[in-house]
Amino acid sequence: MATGQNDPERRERIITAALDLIAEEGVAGTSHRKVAARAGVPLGSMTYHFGGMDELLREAFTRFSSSIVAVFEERIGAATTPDEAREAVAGLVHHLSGGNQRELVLTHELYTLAARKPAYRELTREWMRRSRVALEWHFDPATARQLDALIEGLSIHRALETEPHDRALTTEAIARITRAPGTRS
Amino acid sequence: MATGQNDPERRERIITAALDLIAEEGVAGTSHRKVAARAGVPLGSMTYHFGGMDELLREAFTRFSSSIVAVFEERIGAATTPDEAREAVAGLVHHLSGGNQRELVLTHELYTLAARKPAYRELTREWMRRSRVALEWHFDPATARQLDALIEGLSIHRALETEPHDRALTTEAIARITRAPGTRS
DNA sequence: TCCTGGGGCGTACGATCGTACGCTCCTGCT
DNA sequence: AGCAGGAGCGTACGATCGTACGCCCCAGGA
Repeated sequence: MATGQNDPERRERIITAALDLIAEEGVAGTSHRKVAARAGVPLGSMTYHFGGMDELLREAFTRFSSSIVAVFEERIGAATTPDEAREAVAGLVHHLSGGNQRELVLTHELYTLAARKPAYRELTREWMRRSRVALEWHFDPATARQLDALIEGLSIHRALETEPHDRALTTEAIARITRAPGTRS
Repeated sequence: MATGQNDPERRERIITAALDLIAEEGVAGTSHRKVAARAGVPLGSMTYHFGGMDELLREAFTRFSSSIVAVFEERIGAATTPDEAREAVAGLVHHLSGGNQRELVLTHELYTLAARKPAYRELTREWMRRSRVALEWHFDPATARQLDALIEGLSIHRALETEPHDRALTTEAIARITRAPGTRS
């Protein structure tokens, strides 16, 4: 029993389509029908492959956050010294806040869901946890935590600004946070 | 002509109800009908007082961001020395990321809209601008900008974490960012 | 006192939504 | 070769949406 062959492909296509649609129209404007149309699958597939809208969203954002974290880990992992790590972090901030509207929008959509529903908060917590672990390859835990928050803030603000701050400011902020003489205030 | 008397009251009630509803169910789950029911006004009032859903949302978030900024300015303004300002900032971070789900959720909903539509980005830009101006009462512009981003990141991460970081970490991060010997990296 | 104009709202319409239900057809066993 | 059963999907239903339209009723001028 079971064709089972095009099953994974179908699911993948649906999830990809869902993410694209969310990026364009937001969670608010996403519906089974629109996702199905974009993915090129019949409407019936929606409720067949996913228990409901919520399950689809959760899977979509799981994939999204995983991919973002993967890039983060890769870039940070490529650094061999704290200074290279600082450079990598600056690069990430400018990458995340750069032209690509898609990742920015999806991130905020996820945060919005996370702010309200624990199931999505789990996703963001895992995301943050892995980011911090990656940063701990180069910095002490407290610094990693602070730096992680700084990256978040810099990315968001830079992306929303009409005149994004230049790289020098990013670099300086990173230097200040990571240039730690002691662990106490 | 025109009763015109209960007009302002009506509008206010509608906006308040809209914000409450958005905080609870998100922009996605907000509709004219639900807002009207919660505000205790007839459905017809919705399209009468507001050109459409979008206009209502814009007004609601305008009021929301103004009120947040006002609190920010008040707290920062009360400080008379850089050290007091640092304390005030720490207090704000812990206030924003504290128990009140409402402000957190509304902030993210706004950011999500801002990430996609320029009209809402205008709101967040003004918010950031005023925040930075307030911080410049105590710090130089570059530091203010970095500190503003740090506040953002710390608040978001603290709010989403299961075990929010303690105040010492917040204080230390603020100290590191504001403890600036030079302006260049 | 009567007329009039517009603020304010009740209601109805067309579109769109999520989801359940049952049919089809293919696969693999006997 | 024939049958059983489940994967996969077409479709229809009930709910809910945003918004347009037209009525009501009162303020203010003549």
